[in-house]
Amino acid sequence: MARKRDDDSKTNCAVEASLGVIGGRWKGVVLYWLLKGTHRFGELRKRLPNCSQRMLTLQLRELEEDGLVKRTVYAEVPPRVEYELTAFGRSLEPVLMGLREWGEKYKRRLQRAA
Amino acid sequence: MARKRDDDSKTNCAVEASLGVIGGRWKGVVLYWLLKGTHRFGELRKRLPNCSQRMLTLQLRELEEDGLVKRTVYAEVPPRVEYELTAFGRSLEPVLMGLREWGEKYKRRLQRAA
DNA sequence: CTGGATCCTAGTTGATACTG
DNA sequence: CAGTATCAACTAGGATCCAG
Repeated sequence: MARKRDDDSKTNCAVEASLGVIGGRWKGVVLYWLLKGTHRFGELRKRLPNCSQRMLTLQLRELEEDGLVKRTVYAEVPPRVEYELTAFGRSLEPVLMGLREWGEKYKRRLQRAA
Repeated sequence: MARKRDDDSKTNCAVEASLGVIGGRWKGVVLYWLLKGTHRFGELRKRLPNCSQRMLTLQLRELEEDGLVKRTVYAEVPPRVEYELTAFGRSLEPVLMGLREWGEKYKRRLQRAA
């Protein structure tokens, strides 16, 4: 989804604001894994095999901008970069869990239909 | 956001599945209003002034396909079409409320930052 | 009134190659 | 390892016109 902050900020529906933040193609999953603990960039790549490196970088940068994720660069060789949730990011936990539960329901429904 | 059902169904993360369904640019808001009751097409248009007629139609069709929304056409002149949530659609209520609450928090945060 | 069909553009994404 | 740069391709979305 495109980020259209102007539109989002103009709207009076907070649901839209939330989806603007976590609605990106891969953000939900990234947040979901980070909820389980700190991850290095390469670890996240393994978690999201269908997400290109470029996209993962972009999505992480946006999450960082929104204050949900903290990025820590270690001055080592080879380089190491770790991502973790901020306190604000962790405040999304109940929402993400709700999404996950409903997603399970949805998937079960799809199976019955098939 | 683009709909990539194949990817979504392949993933084992249910969060992604949920966002695939409600993550569309306008779906969250549409669902939010339908939660408050049945709406005619024109009423929804007024609720979403920034959403073009075409987009609203497309998003409603997808929600209908996903079994969240029921579309009722009345054989009248002028035509009348009403949209309402299905039982399955209403099962999203707690999730949407969670999104709304978090969105409020996020917006307050933005204000403090500014 | 509620859309469907078509055309068109801007923005998004993937593939690939390169770098500190 | 963890990115950035660049280019090509795709697609979402707007505008407009038509129809039951």
